[in-house]
Amino acid sequence: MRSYGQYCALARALDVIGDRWSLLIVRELLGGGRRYNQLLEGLPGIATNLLADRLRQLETEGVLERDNEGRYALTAWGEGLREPLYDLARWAAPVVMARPAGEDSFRSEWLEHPIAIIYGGTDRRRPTMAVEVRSGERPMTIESSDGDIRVREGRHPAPDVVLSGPPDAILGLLAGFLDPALAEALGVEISGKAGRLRRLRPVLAHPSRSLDAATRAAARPKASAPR
Amino acid sequence: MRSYGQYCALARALDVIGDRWSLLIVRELLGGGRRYNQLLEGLPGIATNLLADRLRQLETEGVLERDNEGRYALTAWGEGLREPLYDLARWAAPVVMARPAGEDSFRSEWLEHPIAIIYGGTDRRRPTMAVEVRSGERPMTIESSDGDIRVREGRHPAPDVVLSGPPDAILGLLAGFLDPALAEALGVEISGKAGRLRRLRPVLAHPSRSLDAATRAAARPKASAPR
DNA sequence: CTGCATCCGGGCCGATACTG
DNA sequence: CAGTATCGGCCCGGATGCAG
Repeated sequence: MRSYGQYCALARALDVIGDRWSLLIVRELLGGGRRYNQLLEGLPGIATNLLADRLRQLETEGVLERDNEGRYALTAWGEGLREPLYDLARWAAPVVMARPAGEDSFRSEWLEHPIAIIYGGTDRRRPTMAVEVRSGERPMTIESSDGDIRVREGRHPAPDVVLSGPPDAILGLLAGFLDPALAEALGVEISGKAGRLRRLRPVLAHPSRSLDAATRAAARPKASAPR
Repeated sequence: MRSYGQYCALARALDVIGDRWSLLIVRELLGGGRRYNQLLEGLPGIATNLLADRLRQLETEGVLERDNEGRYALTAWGEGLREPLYDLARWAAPVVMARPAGEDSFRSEWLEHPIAIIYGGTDRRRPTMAVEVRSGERPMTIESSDGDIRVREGRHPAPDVVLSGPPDAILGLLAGFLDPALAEALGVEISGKAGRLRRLRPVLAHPSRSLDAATRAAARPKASAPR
């Protein structure tokens, strides 16, 4: 990308990570080092030459590097983008995530980030429990223990709750914006006791938006629900 | 811009503010409502049609609106971008602001943001004082009172210190990365007691970078100093 | 003077094909 | 598996025109 040519930290930051796709590449790498084809998989819509271009540029700028196995990984500086990106997501989410997912693509690995935002921090009042989520290609497991909540790939042998269906309704349910009945109306299949989800104490970013989110989501035609 | 088509808060945030120039328009509006031509002035290099396009898009997305006098101003949601943008700038600054300003453009109003970052928060130990800065078109005044530091346009009747010269060296001095002698070697004219600047207690983002910043800045040819 | 619209050359983007 | 090559089209940047 052409430089803005401004002596301003924001403009120069955008000279580094302002290109189309650059920040989404960083998002993919927040989960650890990835191979080229893994990145292609996690970035639906990107052209192969663009991915190669961006990787080269981000490497020369010092945001990422290739590890000894040829995989792409964030440098310490690149890892520092996590909080700015989460802040951007937190800013946008109340407005843009309330819109239905529609035809937008979804990768199950992306669950990690909204879950980290919804259940940020340690809260000892959280019970130990496991929730299995099936949305996207692979099953994912959300585990709560010692007040912390983590996400990992794969199934769980004895989950307390299993959720499957469209990602927007599942996230609405987990975030506490949708109650179980409404989530089911939007295509989520729930097995186990959905009521226990509340005890994970989601951090409600903007409670005033919850009604808005619910009504907008409800306006979505039910036909497009499961995927 | 074409949508990424991903159900991900970051991707959808970038659908809203990921276009070239969009975030810099937001930066300009963080200082309050601005007229079209003021924006053109604060965004050196932007084409008029692009400014018009971006303003329209950001307005329909709900990031900004036109006030009753026809000026462009951030909505409450748009104002929420301040912290994410400051975080991005804080992330980039230790690396990219250490590079000399060179031919990059600089507007004196931009001082507001780095000063807010350098002197973030209230610190009662700060003395009441005023620093006049002359870099860019207009003189700016930095005032410290009651532990807070603010920037405003215009001169000061009796400043404790006056700094004029290239913006990179002035900011390096204010941030505490350069001592007065080195700043003068880089083209800064100092009148008043530069030693008092330390008492404003800049928040050093990355002390480990300070040497790096000094040495890199020193590598700049002295010819390009004043502007 | 403000606030754009139009036109045009060049570069970036997106999709597909292809190669070591 | 990990990219490179190619090409149409759209976006960007700069200049200019013009209506209120």
